[in-house]
Amino acid sequence: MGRAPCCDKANVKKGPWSPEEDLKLKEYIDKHGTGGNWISLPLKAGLRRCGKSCRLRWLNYLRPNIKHGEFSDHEDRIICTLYYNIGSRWSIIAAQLPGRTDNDIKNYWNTKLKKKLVAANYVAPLPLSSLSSSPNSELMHHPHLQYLPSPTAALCTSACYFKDPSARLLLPAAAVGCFTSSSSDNDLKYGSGDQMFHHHHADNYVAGTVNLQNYPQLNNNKDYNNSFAMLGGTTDGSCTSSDGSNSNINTKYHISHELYQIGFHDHGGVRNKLVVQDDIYIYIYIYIYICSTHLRLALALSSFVAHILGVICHLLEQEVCLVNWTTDGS
DNA sequence: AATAACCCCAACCGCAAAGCA
DNA sequence: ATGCTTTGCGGTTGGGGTTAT
Repeated sequence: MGRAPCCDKANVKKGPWSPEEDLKLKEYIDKHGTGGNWISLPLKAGLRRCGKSCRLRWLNYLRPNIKHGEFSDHEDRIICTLYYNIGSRWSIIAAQLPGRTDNDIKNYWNTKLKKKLVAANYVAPLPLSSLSSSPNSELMHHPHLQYLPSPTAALCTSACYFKDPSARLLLPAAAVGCFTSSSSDNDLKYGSGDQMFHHHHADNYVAGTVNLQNYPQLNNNKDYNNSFAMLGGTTDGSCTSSDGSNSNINTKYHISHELYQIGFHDHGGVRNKLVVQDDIYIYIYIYIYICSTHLRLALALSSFVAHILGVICHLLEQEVCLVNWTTDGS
C-alpha cells in the first residue's frame, strides 16, 4: 500500500493560477494566515486546489516583498559563491538573498547564470577531494589544464583581478582583489596586498599605487591581523614583497602582454598565511609553476584557491578575505 | 508567413524530514 | 518507539513566448 495522497487528485484544479484564485488565496491568508495547515487551507479559502499548490503559489509569487526581475551583479556573486561551496541547496542560498525565492534562484542558475559563467570562460573549482589524494592527481588531469614539462619562464599566482566586470563572477566576492604594477623603490607606494585592503573597504578598484597618507586605514595593522586571509605566490616557497617582487629570485616579475590584456596585473608570492584569529594561522603552500601563456591554468588555480578559502570560511563559520601576502615590514 | 527550435519560468512531483498523536 | 500526516526541498516538466530558419 502506497502513501495516501495529500488531496483528491480528481477534484483539484491544476495548471496556471487565475487572477481570481490569486485574489482568493491572498485575501484568505491576509485575513486568517495559513493556520499552520496548508492541506485544509484550500477548502476553507474556497479554492479547488491542492494544499501544496497553494503553498507554492503563496511562497513563490503572492507573499509580500517578493522581488521579481533582473538579478544584480552582487546577487550573482552571492549565488556563485554559495553554489560552489554548498551546491544546489537553493533554500539556503535564497535565505541570503532577501526577496528571492529558491525556485527563482534555481531557475536563474539553470537558465542564465550557468551560461553566463561558461561565456566568461569559467573553469569550475576542482572538488575538495582532489586535495586528499596524491598531489596534483586530479589537478594534473583536469581537462582544461595543460602543464609544461618544466617551467622556463616561471611565474606564480594566487589570485587575480579581472578587468572585465562579468569575469568577477568567477571568484567569490572575498577573493576578488586587485594587483598593481610593481612599485618603484623610493616612493611611499604599496602593492597588491595594500590595494586589496583598500579595495575591500572602498569596493572600488584603484589603479596604480596607493599613497599611505590618503588611506589612514592602512596604518591599522590590527585590521589586517583580524580580518584577512592572505595569499601570495613565489616559485621557491619564499614570500614576495608587496609589489610582487622577490629577492630570492633576484628579479622582478614581468607581466606578459597577453596576461595584461585580460587584466592580470601582477603576481604574488606563494607562502600563504591565513589569519583566523589573533594567534591562529593556517598556512597554505601552493607550488605550481605557470607559464605566462597558460591562462586557463591561471584562471583554474584562482578558482581552486578561492574554493579552498570558501570551504575554510564555511568550516570556521567566519568570514575571511583574500589578499596578497607580503613579507616586507610585516 | 509559417514553422521549428529554443528559452524561460511557473508549477508539479516525489522524496525525506519534521511534527504529532 | 512507532506510524501517520504535513511540510519543505530540489529535480523535472510543460506550455507560452521569443527567436531563428
